[in-house]
Amino acid sequence: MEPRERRIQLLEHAARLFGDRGYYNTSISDIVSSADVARGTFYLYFPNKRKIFEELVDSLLLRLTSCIETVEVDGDARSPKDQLVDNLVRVFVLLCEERHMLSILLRGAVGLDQEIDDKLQDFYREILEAIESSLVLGQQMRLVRNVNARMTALAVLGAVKETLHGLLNTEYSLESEHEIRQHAVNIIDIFSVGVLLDGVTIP
Amino acid sequence: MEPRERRIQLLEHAARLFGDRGYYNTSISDIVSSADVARGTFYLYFPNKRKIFEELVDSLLLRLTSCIETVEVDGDARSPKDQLVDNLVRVFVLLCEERHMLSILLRGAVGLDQEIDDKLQDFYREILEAIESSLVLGQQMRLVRNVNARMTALAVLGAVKETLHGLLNTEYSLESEHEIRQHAVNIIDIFSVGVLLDGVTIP
Amino acid sequence: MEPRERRIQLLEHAARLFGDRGYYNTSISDIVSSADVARGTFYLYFPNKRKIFEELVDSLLLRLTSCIETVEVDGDARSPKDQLVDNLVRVFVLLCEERHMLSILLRGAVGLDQEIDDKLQDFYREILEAIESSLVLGQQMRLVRNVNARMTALAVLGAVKETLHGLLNTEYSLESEHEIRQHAVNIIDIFSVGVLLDGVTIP
Amino acid sequence: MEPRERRIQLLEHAARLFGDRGYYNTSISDIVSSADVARGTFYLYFPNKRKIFEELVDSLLLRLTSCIETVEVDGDARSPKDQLVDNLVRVFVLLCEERHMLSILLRGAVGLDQEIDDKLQDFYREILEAIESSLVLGQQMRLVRNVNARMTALAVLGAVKETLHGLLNTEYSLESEHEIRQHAVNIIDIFSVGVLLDGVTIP
DNA sequence: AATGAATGAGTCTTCATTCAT
DNA sequence: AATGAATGAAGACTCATTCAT
Repeated sequence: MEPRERRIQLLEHAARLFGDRGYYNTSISDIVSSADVARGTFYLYFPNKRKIFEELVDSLLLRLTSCIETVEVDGDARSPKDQLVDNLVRVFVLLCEERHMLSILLRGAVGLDQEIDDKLQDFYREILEAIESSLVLGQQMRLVRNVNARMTALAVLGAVKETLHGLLNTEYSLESEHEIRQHAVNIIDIFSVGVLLDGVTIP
Repeated sequence: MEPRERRIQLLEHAARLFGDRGYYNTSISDIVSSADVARGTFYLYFPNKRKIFEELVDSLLLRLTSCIETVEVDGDARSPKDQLVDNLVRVFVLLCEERHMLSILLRGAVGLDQEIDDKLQDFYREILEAIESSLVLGQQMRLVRNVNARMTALAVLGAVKETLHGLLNTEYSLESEHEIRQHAVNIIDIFSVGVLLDGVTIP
Repeated sequence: MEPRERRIQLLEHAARLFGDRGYYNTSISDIVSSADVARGTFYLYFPNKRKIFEELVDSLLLRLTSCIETVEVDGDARSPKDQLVDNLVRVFVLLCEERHMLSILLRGAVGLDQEIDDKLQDFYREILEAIESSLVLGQQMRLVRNVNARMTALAVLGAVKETLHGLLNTEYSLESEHEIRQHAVNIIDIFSVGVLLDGVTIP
Repeated sequence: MEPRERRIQLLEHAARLFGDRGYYNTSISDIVSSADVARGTFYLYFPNKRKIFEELVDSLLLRLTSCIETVEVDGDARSPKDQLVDNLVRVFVLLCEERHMLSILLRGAVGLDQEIDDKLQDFYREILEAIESSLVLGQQMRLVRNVNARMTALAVLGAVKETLHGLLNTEYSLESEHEIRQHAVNIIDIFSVGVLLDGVTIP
């Protein structure tokens, strides 16, 4: 088999196993027997277990990052809300295809490897900062209420992560892009409008 | 040492180590040398590594559950919003004292042990169902907008988890109860009102 | 078994195996099955294979060094020649009891471990320097011919090593101390007088 | 490349690596990547790792043997001493060009391979026997003192080996044949005359 | 004549668990 | 109630060798 193919094959089998059983419950033996190659073959392509895991995480973060585009507030582009929805849809679509690595992405890699954990932390920090600065900008433009931007950013990120987890890991099987878009709209909607009917207030 | 004391001592050392390094990077050796007892002593109190971890998780879930009280909508009690805030404050206060187990609580125990992971899943499912049915009730009472209740419940849970993570694991050091209450109010506020100023809409 | 005893037992078995088969043809499996303990037991006493080998070499070099005493030329001590013989006898006696490590001592540990090889090199360098400076001193005292001291020191060391090898590793079984002393006298004699009869010269 | 050339190329790279790092720290990978050929190519020329090493040893022993000529005591040849020196010079010159294999030659191959070790042993035994019988002959001719011939042969061999080691492996860089001859003369001289000035005896 | 992907037996090392004292 | 020496199954990783192309 072509080296390129074999590499990809190993990555795919490893992703599924790491995603299903976690890093420590996946042995090199599991990976190679799943991919139906000899033990030594693994080491032709990856120097060790940690590295194949790292490569999976790196690759996912890279593709995720490239999914997310800065929202343009310029005149004739799509509306900011639509752009947000588009971003979220792209993320959802990508993760639908990469369900295996999802649990690692959502849960971090605490206790697995410091370096990898740091990468995930950095990734989330960047997202948080983007959300936070958008909120601050919105406040300056008198579009956003006077909420604690940092806290709200955390809330938004957490909401997205948990709905992702809920949608992708359980019964739902988001197959049509229409369904996916519907869910993205929902999330954005909750945060942009709030959950209460206009005029209603809890006393 | 009194058996009861020793048991507690071992649990405390284990909690700190599991929280800091994760389950798989904490060995029985680490626990007993941290607690300064002999290897064999550990097995007088716990049948195996899995069980001490399970006990820590069980105990935390138990205390967490007892923190959360059903919101009463009856006449003369505190306002529902205050009751929600009180719940959140109690959860925050408890987790401030149990920071060690926090990462396990927040990230689940995927890849550690199926049974323990199931417990966490059940715990979160119950919380989700409580939030969801509150939302549905609110909708029936015409207090809550026509949002997807399931999705919104996931969003709320995720927001709480992520802010907890952000608040407890990073720079912030929630020491005074006043500060803690402030953060709880913030979260509830975001979800009850939404982040946009009244009347403002993203086109 | 007492830790001290077990440690010694493992060292003895390892010494025999390393001596017989060499470092690379001796596996931890060989050592533990020879000592009839479990695999893990080895690692209670030594952190790895390299370390047990290093300890064996260190210990031998230490005992060898303590065998060798500086020759005193003061008046009423034993004659210098007798002192040299005594040194050699002590070395021979020690190595008779430690035949296993002899091949390692004689051949160096090239290709085994840089640090260990350096120790052996240092050991031999010290011996060489001692011999060389004795020769130079002898020349200053007009006792020793005008030979190249460095070369001669190398020749002496090599002669001792090779005779040791020949005597200890082959048919001969130097059992009585008398025999041992006889051989030591021979070597010293060869170098002190030269191999040729007085007055005879190869043309 | 011509098969003959390729073979030689592989042998040269292997010799350098074996000499520098030792047998066990030299992998087939090292050899083929040093020679810049494919893994499989190695096995077109040598059936296994052991064999290429054996061939290197065999070839060296062969060339060494052919360096050494029986000393003729007949009338009009060069003087016996000069013949000895010539032998030694030829050995030195050869080994200067083959420094890589020197450490293997000097240290034996204990723990590498029984068969190869036996070859080295045989080689040295032959040399020893030649020296020994020369000494015995010398004694019969009343040229050599009444020393233990076996012991003395060992001493001579060891002295030559150690000086070789000292001269070739360290600071000295025997480049001119004149220098080499000088050292050979030194060694022969030490043994033929002894290290002490005429008439001087250690009491 | 050469390639290099694949193999798998073998090695070191870890660690949860047991049990005699 | 406590100890800690011993166990051995299991895992990561290496490398000489094979073979289809």
